[in-house]
Amino acid sequence: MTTVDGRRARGDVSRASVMRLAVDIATVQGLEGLTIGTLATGANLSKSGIVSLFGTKEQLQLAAIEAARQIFIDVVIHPALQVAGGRARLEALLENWIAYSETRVFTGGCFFAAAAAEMASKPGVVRDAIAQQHNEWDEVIRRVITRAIDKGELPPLDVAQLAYEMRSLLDGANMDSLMGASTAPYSRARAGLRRLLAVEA
Amino acid sequence: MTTVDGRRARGDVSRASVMRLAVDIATVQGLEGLTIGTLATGANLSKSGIVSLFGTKEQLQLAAIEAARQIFIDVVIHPALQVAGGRARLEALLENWIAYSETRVFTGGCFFAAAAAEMASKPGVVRDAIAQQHNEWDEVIRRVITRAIDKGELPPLDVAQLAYEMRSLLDGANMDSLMGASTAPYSRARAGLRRLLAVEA
DNA sequence: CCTACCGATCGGTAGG
DNA sequence: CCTACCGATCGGTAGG
Repeated sequence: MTTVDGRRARGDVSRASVMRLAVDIATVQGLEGLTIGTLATGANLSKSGIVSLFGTKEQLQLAAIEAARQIFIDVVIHPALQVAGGRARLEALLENWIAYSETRVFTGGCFFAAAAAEMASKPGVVRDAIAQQHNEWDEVIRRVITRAIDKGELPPLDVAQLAYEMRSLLDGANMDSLMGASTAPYSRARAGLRRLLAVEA
Repeated sequence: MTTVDGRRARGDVSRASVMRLAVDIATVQGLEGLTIGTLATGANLSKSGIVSLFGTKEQLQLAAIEAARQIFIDVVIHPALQVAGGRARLEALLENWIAYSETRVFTGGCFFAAAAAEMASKPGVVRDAIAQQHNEWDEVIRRVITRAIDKGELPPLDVAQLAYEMRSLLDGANMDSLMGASTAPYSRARAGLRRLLAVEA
């Protein structure tokens, strides 16, 4: 709060509520389809109102990525960190991700899967931000796997390989579900992950 | 050839060469980013020239999907069908897919992975066409797996489950490669697929 | 936060 | 296949 008349405070409130809408638009229409005009209409603001809140479209896209990241951390990662480190935490993390996709926390499924596919071949700071989230998510899984190995609850396997296979099964179920409008993919994801974890320590 | 003066013939030639450009633009910029104007500029045609060749943007997008499908069939599926049905054909199909992604047959990696993620939540005929390709690819894999089981070269496992896991590993490697600009993901895909196939008949 | 406005690009159409 | 043109929308800016 840097001003006394509340202008900054009102701006922050606006930002937060408009941002949630922006993230949902981006998951459905893409980060490029998140236009200043459609966001303004959806938020009952003028275009210049959106610009004054977020700056350029690129800054709006970066803000949407950061907002999606916070929601992902709250919904998937933080609850898993309440579980004791080891195999149990890994199972919680994977199950939280499945629920995050299946319950459509974002209307269009996983925000990051959609954004990564969209921006993969479009160089720039937005692509770099998405690539960083992609990498951070891989790091989180690898760290949780490593902890399970260290505790002797998983055998000393190839951590990067297992993390890749787990992320692939999760993303595959997300996409199959979006394409087929069925929940069967999530059962398959659980079965596939169970088999990956069915190794004696 | 329905005319004698060659107008239809020239149209077909133009269509084919412009179409290859359209598919590449779509893989990088997305099917929405495939605009009549950018395609016209890239093909050294006027916008109305593109319209006269393909009709509406939606028809252009559908034509691009069909062109990508033909290339995918030529590069991935047909060569595998030259291999004797069974485990060997399955291995060829998977390896062809990895090469298709790794050698960047399309500039932005797998056309269908990009298009599926982009159109997943945008109802319409374009999304339906992509969903159909998604489903057809799954059917191809399932059929090849089934053949291997029938020949006794794979145990009688859950075909849909295995097809899902294989597609997930392939798509996961495609995305990891696009995000990280490394070839390591393809080695991981091969390792994961090898393990899926390491079951006694 | 607003209205009013800017040049560029969008998906086309008219007419040839 | 072309030029010329259409209304709509794009990402903003000016000024308040």
